[in-house]
Amino acid sequence: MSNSLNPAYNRDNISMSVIRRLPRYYRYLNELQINGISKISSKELSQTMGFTASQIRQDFNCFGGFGQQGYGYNVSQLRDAIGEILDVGANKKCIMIGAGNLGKALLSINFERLGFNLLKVFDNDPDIIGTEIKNFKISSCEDLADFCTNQKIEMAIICVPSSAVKELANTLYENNVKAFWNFSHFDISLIYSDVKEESVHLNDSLMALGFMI
Amino acid sequence: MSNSLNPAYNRDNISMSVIRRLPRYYRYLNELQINGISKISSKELSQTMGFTASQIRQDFNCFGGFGQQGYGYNVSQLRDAIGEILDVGANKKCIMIGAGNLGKALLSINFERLGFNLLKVFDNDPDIIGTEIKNFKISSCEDLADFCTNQKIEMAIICVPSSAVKELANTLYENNVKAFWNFSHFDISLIYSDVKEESVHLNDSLMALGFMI
DNA sequence: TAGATTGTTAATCGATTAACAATC
DNA sequence: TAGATTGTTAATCGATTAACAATC
Repeated sequence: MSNSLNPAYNRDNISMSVIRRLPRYYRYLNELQINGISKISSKELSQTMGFTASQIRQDFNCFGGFGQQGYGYNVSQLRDAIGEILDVGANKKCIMIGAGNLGKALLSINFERLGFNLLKVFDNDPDIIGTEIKNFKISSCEDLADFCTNQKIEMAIICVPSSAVKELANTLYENNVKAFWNFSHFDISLIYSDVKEESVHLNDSLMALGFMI
Repeated sequence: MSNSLNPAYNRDNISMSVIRRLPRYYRYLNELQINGISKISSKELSQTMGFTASQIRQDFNCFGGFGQQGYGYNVSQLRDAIGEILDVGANKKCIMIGAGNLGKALLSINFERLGFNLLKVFDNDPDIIGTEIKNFKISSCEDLADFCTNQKIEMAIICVPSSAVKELANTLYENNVKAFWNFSHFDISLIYSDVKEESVHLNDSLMALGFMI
């Protein structure tokens, strides 16, 4: 059995449910590798992660045969394969708009490791423009359009108030930015149907917890 | 048709899929109310929100008959009903642990409006303890256990590194905190099966976007 | 009454789990 | 060879969509 990506595998027919589990697998496998564990079975993994062994095998089989019957999965091989699927080496060019508290907090993320290359941070507050945060000199939003076009920016991190997002999304879209990590409540994909959008709704998350309690 | 909560409605048999949509309904209905719109049909709502009208009616019917045939839904009545379901008036006592960049950013959230009462913020960095952020004087983690027990804290917001969460969760659990808004990757519910946990995995979210691009 | 839209049941679709033959 | 564990198919479960009778 080869331990390479299944040639029949097609990004388009992988369900969102599976995709959302991939980063989690990647994280756990990384951890295992760091701890020097070279082999793991779906059963062992299920106990650590809280998924069923069956689901784990199903998930891995969307992509190809990484396992070996009677043995299990080779940790580093599997980790690398999932990393490849998630495109963590892609270094996709991105920018951040909004350098308020949330934007600042997100600058602690190790973007490189997750497949992104954060090039610039923008804000429209004159008091913030020009200041430096985590090695980023904050730029004015006036320069946004040109920068996106010239640098061929692929993704934008939106950390501005919802009320400002409609206009902002328009500028970005016209300058060919079609992917968004969106922390506002304004739904960009409802207006531009061909964008990739991942929204983080912190308020919604907290309210869901409120319900559960 | 009464416009009250369905007496047969039971929190326990509402699926997670529905629960996760509730805050979103609440938000949109709030918006409509603010804009002075008093009536809306499932069809109109479906166009604004991007859900199907059928799903919207199914969802609302988990809880009771808020609508009126041939007319639609009364916006403010529906908003209030969903708010009640989400328990936004509960003012549940909570604390935050970790006053780093992320913790600071989260202090901008209007907790009251979402059903929570944030009482105190803790950290274990001597340089931070005693300083003031957004009207919160940061307390030492040494006081954590007593505070939780004395104040009957219901929920904790975890903004510390994953490596510190195991011990922290233990302290909290032993002092009867059984709900967590967890920004770390350490899975508390895997250890204490009776806790309510809502995890926000920012890295996973970003990686999922990486896949989609 | 006619038109509109809900509430609700039935049909479809998709995701998870179970089972087991293949095979290392 | 015997034991273990995958890869994969079939069964189950749950969520979404469609349809329409009830009714305002």
